[in-house]
Amino acid sequence: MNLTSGRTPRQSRAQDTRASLLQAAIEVFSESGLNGGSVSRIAKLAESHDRMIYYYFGSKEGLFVATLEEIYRQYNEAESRVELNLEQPVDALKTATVFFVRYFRDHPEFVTVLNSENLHKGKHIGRSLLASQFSKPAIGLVHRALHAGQAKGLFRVDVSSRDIYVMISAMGYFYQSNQYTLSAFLDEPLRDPKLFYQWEAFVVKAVLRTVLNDSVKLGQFE
Amino acid sequence: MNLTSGRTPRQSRAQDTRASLLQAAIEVFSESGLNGGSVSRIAKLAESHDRMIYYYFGSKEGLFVATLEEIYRQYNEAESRVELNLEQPVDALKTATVFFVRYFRDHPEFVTVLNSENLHKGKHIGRSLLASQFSKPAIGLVHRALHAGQAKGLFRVDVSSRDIYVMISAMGYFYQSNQYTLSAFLDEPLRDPKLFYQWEAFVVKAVLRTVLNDSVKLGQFE
Amino acid sequence: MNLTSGRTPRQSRAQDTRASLLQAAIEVFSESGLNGGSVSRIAKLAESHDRMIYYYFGSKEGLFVATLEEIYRQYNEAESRVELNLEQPVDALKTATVFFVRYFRDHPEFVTVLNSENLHKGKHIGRSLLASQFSKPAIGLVHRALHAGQAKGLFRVDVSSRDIYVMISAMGYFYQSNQYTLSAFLDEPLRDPKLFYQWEAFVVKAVLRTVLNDSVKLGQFE
Amino acid sequence: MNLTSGRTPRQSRAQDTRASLLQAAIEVFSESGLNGGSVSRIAKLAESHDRMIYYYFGSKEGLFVATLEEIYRQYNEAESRVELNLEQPVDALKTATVFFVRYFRDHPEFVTVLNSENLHKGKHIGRSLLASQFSKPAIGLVHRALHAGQAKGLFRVDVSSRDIYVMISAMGYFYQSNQYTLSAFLDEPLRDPKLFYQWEAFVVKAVLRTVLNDSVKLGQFE
DNA sequence: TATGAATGAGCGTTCATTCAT
DNA sequence: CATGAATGAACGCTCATTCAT
Repeated sequence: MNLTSGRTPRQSRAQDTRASLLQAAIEVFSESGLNGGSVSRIAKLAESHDRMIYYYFGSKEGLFVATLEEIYRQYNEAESRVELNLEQPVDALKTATVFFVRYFRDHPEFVTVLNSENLHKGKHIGRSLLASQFSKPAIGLVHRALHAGQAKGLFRVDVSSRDIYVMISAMGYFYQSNQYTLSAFLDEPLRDPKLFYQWEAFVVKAVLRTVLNDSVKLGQFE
Repeated sequence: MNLTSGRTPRQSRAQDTRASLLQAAIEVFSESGLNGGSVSRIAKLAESHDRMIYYYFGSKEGLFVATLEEIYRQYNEAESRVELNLEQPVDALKTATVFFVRYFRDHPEFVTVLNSENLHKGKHIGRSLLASQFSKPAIGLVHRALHAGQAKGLFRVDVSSRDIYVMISAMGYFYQSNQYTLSAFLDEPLRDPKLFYQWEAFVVKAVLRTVLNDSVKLGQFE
Repeated sequence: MNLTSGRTPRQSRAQDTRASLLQAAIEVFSESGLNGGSVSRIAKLAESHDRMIYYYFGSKEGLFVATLEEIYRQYNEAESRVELNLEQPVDALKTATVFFVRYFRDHPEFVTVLNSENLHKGKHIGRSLLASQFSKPAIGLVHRALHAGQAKGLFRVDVSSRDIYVMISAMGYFYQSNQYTLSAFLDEPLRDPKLFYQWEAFVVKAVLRTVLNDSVKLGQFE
Repeated sequence: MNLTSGRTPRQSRAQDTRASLLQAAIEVFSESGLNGGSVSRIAKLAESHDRMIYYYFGSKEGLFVATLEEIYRQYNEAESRVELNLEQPVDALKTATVFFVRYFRDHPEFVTVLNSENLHKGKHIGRSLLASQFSKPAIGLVHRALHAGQAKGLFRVDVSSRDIYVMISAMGYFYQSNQYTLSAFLDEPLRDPKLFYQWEAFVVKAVLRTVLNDSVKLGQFE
């Protein structure tokens, strides 16, 4: 058996080209946005040619749509690997919160690419056939934790998982997205791990205080 | 009598040109970002010429720095007009929160220009001599409300005005900044006023629950 | 029984591909010229692939040569179906004239493809082995009519069928070829059927006046 | 007085650039058509830069419109220099006919550029504000000759100057425009001066026979 | 016989910027 | 104080064509 044979079948080489163009696109669009990221820089980074972008994706915009889909796919995939202990709803919600806050920190490309898409008023995500499938898993994570806590009488029933999801996202996303202006504004290096974990702890606390019933003391979980 | 100084003396005409270029820059950079907004589009919108941008601002980047300074100046100016009734700390914090959430909704240019600056890793704001002065007023608003509540024993003393400021900003900013992807993601039109005011109410509630002492019931303020 | 030979045996399917590529080439070259008509547009229109053009015709130029040959072939074939009543030379010449004038109107692809070839200084037609055979039939039509009239003493003997052929072609071809600039120039819609038939009548008259002996009155044939 | 001083005032240098770009455009579009003629070839030929085409003409199409206008302007200017002896209508019509036939021979750029415009269905001439002024002078030349002959009873009154103008144009234009395919078709080198003057003589004869009254013998004018 | 993948040159156009007065 | 002219690099994209099975 020869697994390392030089054979590079047609299909898999094509897959390679497509995949490496997509990977390069994520990097370049992440660094420079849709406008600032040039197709030739992407092609060069992928060790391919401009032409192949048009071959596989039709246009720069087509590549951007594929990029959006890919980062959402990775986001959902990461979320699907998070395990919640629903017997301990407070822990579960902590886990979910920490996952999101860290995901945005660890995936700046997710943040910058979405910012680019929003600058363009979301016109590409509307074109994606996959767009509608994106949201369910991520919100589901928050929903399961929240629902478990509500079932146990720990969490308020008048808060929606949608609001809590947006709250967590906002606090995690904004900290990453605006880190440079915010660091200048606050005169603190937000990227500093110590500051980050302080912030993370604050987010967890804020989320829990928002959902816990008045009768439950947060202190007991800390 | 001075016949050569008419209705528009030389100096103020220059001021006009400079001011209208700056105004146009805000609009264009807001719509298209630093990369996507072209010098000539700005000049055309200001009914001036490309060359004048170099005359007044030295370069495109110089113009962007001026743009950043201007939107921060407007932000601080708006904040300075907010009046807080510090006798009622909960109301004061509500007022501050509502101000910020609505400011981001009503000033998309503030949001998109800051996003652009963050995409460029904050390299322009560092160049501005004014940068350090920007933060104090805005945080001050939150600080005064929070301090008043703490002095009255209503608010926790273990929360910092910095964290609360970032929390409020995050929830207001993210809702505006990511409205297009979020609307697609949640399958809801976030720009819809009804949804906006629901969100605003939720933000107020989350902030108050985060700062109020356990012994204080939020209910009494609603 | 031969199970592998179905309704479309290999060879004829190949013929189909070749023929539909050629047909598509006529359409595309006709619309956009040699330079403007792209290989991939032709392939797409033929529901085939770029690669097949190289397979069957060697190059884009090879395909253009085949296109030229095909439109000349169709031209000659149409001419060969025209029947002249040589007993009535004036009628015969009318019939021939009308045939040519209408052929150019009804076959704009003939006109535009020849224009393209002339733009390229006739370099493709020289390559075709068939080129020399093209002319005889078409001129023959005029020749037979003219000769019949000369034999009967109706037509001048000092006019050549070559000149008359070119005269008829010029007047029919130019009207079609330059219809857009001419319509703008004359401020009349030349494509209008009424104007076309007036022009056709004028061409017939001009041709007859050019060939008829002075002693013969044209009036008697009208 | 120093007429040759090295002074190159702003305006006239600009005029030079614009004019040489236009001149180069005529050459290149004439050789290769609108599609085949590249802006960079034009810029190089004019010893200028691509960018200046956009500076002065806005786009390649804008340059093509200017090119059309320029060749029509030259055509009309040439026509305006033709002097007709209206006392001798037959001579006058001969002179006009010869002018047109030779103009097309001597200005192949007029022919190829118009062909290009017709390939594009006349969409540029429609955009030209000057288009409507183009036709009058050229037709006027034929009209004056024809009218003089009609007034003298030499020419038929049932022929229109429009038809005669188109007839002359067709015969002169087609001979030039289709010279390459026609030379191959007829197996004669149409560019040969001898053949050209034979053709010119035939055109004159055909035109005169078309317009002369039956009672007038052409022979007396030859 | 037929096809997916790849290629490099060139296209029309726009960019931020500088020159010369 | 203001302007028209010029510049060269880069942009997104399409071209005809060839490679490798």
